[in-house]
Amino acid sequence: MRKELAKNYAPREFEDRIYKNWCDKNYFAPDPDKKKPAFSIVIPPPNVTGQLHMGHALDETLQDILVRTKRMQGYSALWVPGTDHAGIATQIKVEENLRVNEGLTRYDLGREKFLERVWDWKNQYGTRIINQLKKLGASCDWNRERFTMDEGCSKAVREVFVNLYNKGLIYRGYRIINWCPRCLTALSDAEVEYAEQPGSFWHVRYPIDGTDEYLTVATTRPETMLGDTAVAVHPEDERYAHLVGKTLTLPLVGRKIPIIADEYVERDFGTGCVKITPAHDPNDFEVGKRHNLEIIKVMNDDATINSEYGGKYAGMDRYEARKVMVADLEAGGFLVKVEPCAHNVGTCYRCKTTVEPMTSDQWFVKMEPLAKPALEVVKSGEIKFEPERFTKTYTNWMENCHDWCISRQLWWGHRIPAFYCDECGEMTVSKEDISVCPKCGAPVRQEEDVLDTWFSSALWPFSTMGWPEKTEDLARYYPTSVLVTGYDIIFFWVARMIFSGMEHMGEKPFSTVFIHGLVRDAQGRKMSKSLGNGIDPLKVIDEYGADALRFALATGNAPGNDMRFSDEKIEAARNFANKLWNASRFVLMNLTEEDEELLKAPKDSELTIEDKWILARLNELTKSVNANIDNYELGIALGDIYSFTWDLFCDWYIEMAKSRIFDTGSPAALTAKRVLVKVLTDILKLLHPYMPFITEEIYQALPHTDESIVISAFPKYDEKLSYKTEEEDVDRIIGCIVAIRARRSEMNVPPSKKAKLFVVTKYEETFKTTAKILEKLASASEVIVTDSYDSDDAVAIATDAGTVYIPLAEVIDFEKERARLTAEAKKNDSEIERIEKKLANEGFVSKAPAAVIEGERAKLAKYLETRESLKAALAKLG
RNA sequence: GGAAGGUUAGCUCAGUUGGGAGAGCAUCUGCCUUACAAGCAGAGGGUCAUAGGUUCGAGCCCUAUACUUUCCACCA
Repeated sequence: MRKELAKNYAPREFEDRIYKNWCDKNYFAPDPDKKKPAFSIVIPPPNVTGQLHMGHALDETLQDILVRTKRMQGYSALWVPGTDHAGIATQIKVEENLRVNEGLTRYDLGREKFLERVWDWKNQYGTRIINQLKKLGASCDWNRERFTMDEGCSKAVREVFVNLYNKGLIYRGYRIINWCPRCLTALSDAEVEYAEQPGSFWHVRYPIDGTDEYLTVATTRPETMLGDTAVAVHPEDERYAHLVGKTLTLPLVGRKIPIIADEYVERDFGTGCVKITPAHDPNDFEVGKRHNLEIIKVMNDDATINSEYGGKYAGMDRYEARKVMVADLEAGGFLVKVEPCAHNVGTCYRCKTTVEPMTSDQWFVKMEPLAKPALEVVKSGEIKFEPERFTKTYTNWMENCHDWCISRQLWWGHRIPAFYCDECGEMTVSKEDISVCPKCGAPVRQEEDVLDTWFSSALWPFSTMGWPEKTEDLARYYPTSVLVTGYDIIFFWVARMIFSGMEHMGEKPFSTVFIHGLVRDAQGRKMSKSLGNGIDPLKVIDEYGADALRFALATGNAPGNDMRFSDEKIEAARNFANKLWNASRFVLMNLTEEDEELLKAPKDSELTIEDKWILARLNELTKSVNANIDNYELGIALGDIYSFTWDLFCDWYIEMAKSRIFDTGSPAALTAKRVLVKVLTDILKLLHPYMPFITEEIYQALPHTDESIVISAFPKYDEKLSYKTEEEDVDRIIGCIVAIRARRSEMNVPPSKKAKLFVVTKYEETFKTTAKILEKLASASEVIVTDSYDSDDAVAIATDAGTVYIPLAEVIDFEKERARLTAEAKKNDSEIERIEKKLANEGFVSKAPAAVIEGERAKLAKYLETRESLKAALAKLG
C-alpha cells in the first residue's frame, strides 16, 4: 500500500524532520564534481544582535530560491552562511543588558571581562540565528559557516589592513569626524542618518575691533561659538569687502578673531557672514585648513563643554550651554533676533543620538584610488545591478564619497593592528602581534581602537573562502555569482565589497547584485521596534509553515520594490500549499500500481488530447520558469507555477482525468495516472526552490527516482512536447464547458439537474473523443454531436468551437433569454465593427507585422461565425 | 538642491522587448459535485493620475504637470 499523506496540510508535522534529514545527508554541500559549473552565494551575514526579522526572511528566501534552482539545474552550488559581529550594535545590546540586569557599565568590568560577556552573547544569539535560518529552510552549507571575527576572517582583516597601510591607503590623521556622544565613538559618514528637526536661527553680532560697528552672523549652533576662530564673508561681497583682514572680538569669550574672505560663503543666505568653527563643523574645518586657522575644540567626548575653552559653560551639556549662552548674549546686547528654522541634524544610526561633528585622531581609508576600479567594474557591466536602476545609486555614491573613517572607540571588534612605542615614538603596523618596538626594543602598546564593523564585512566574499590562503574554494567559487541584499545597504556593504574585491583579489566579488526592497507592515509602515509593528517570521512559520512564509515573500512583488506583509497574503500562500497538498492526496489515493509501472513514460499513441494538452502546457511553464528565474523575475515564475497548478492542473486536468482513472485496471487509467505522476512531479520540482518542505514531503510519497527532490533535476523545456493541435482542441472544449456552466449558472440550473447536450460543430472528432469529459464537467446526461439541431425549446450557446443546445424548455425564461442573446449579439457586432475598421486601415495593414494581422483576421472570422449562430438562436426564440 | 521610484478593480499589487487590461483579498449569486468549504462554479467592478507628443496601434516609449514615497547632499 502506498504511503498516504495526512488528511490535513500540517507543515509543523514534517518541516523540522525534513530539514534534519537534508542536513544528515549533506545535500547542501556543493557537488565536488569538477565538470559541473560553479554557482556561489555568500550570505549577507545577519548581525548577532538578536534574531531574524522579516527583512532577513525575505533576503534568505530569495537566495535559497536561487541556490536550490541552480543546484537542481546541475551546478555545483555553494551557499556560504555566517554571522556578523556587528561591532557597535552588539556592544550597545550587551551594555544595555549589563546595565539593566546588573547596574554595571563596561568600564566596571574592564575590557577583557566585558569582551567575555560579548562572546557569550554572540554564542547565544549567533546560534539562535542559525537555527532560525534552518527553520526557514535555507540550504546553506553548514560545514562552511563563518563569523566575521573568527580566526580566518580576523587574519584576512589584518592582511588587508597592513596591505592598505603599506600602500598609503590607510592613514591616521587629525580630521573632523562624526562623533556619537552616547556611543562614545567615531562614525563613518554612512553611519549618520539625517533627520529634520525644528531649530532656531540666532543672529548674533560680533563687535569689530577699533570701531563701533558690528558684524552680524547667523547660526543654528550658538554654543559652538566658543570655538570660533574666524568670521568669513564672500570675497566679492561689497558690503563687507572693506572689513576683510580686520579683527572681531568674540562675544562672551573676548578672543580676537579675524574676518576672512572665502568662496564657501553664500552671499544671499542669512547675513552673508559665517562664524567659522573648524573643530565642530565639516565645512568650517575645510575653511580653516585653507586659511590656516586655529582649531579650538570646545567639547568633551560626551558633548559637554570642556574646561579648556568652556569658561563658565564648562561641564554643561551642549544644549544646556546653548540655552545659557543665548541668554547671556541677549543680556549682553549681542542677540539681534531669533528666527525659527527647520534643519537637518545628523543622528547615530544605532542609537539615534544627535551626532557631534568634531576633530579627532582617527584612522581613515583613502577612497579615491579604491573607488576608481570599483566604478569601472560596474560601468563596464562586469558587475550588474538587478534591477538596473540601482546602478546609479551606487555610482553616485562611489563618485562622491569621502575618505572612510574606520576606527571606532569600542571594545567589540577587530582591534587595529598598530603598535605604539612610547619610548621612541615609533608606530608599527603589523600582521602579527608584537610586544617590543622593532626600532628601539622598548615595550609597545597596541592601538585601543577597533575597526568599523563594515571593514570586515567588506572582505566577506573572499575571507569566508579562506583568503589570504590560496584555497580551492577561492579558485572554484570566487567571484561569487550573485549577491542578494536590500537597497538600504548598498553604501555600507555592497560598495565596500566591490572596492575591496578589486583591490585585494584583483577581481570583482560577484557578477550580479540582486537588490530587493523592504518588508513593510500591512499599512505600509516600516517595521520597527519602537512602533511595535514588527512581524516575527518564526511566529508566522509556526502558524502557517515556512513554505507559506516563503511563498508570501516571493510572490506579487517586482524586484527592488518594497512589499507589504499582511495576513491575507500569508493566508493565500497557505491556501495554495493546501491546494497542492490535496491535489497530491487525490493523485496518491488512486495510485494502485507499482512504482515502476507508474514511472514509465506513456507512449505518445496512448495519450489523449487532454494528456497532450497538459503536457504541452507544462512544457511551456517549464520554459517560462527557467527563463524568469534566470532573469531574477522570481515573482513572475512563481505566479506562473501557481496558476498552472491551480487553474490548469487542479481545476481542469485532474477533473478531466477522473473518468479514466476511475475505470480501474484499464490501460487508459494507467496512462492517465502516468501523466498525473509526471505532471505533479514536475510541478513539485519547479516549486521546490520556493516551497522546499511541502514539495519534498509529497515527492517522497509519490513514485520517485531520486533520493530527495533537493538533488533531483530541474525540469527542462523539451521541444518534442509541444502538442499544438491538441492544445487548441482542449482549449475549445474548455471554452465550451465554461460557456455551458455560465449559462446554467445564470439560469439557476444546478449541476444536479442533468440535461442532454446537442453540439453542432466542425470539430466533430474532438467532441466525440472528449464526450465523457464534456458530460461530466458540464453536468450533462448525454452529449450528442450532430450536424444540425433544430428545436425551439432549447438554449443555444455560441462558443469558439460551435454551438451547444440545451433543451431545457421548462427552465428557460424566453423573455430573459431573448434579451441576453440580443445583448450578446450587440457586443459581438461592435467587436466585428472594431476589427473591420482596423483591417480597413491602410496603415495597419501595411505596417503591422503579418502575424498580428493574421490574428485579427482569425478573430474576425470567429466573431462572424458567432454572429450567425446568435442570429439562428434568436430566430428560434421567435 | 540632486537622484530614483510610485500613481492600474473597493483594498494590496502584478503586467519581461508597444498588438484588445490580470491576480489575491473583498463584494454578490449558486453549490457540502466521493482531493480540497483553507474548497467548487459563476457574476459585477478599471477613460491604467492629468495634458500633450511619437506610432497603423500606447498601461508600456517621449515631454510637461500634479500628488506621493525613498535615498543622497546640504547654506552656517
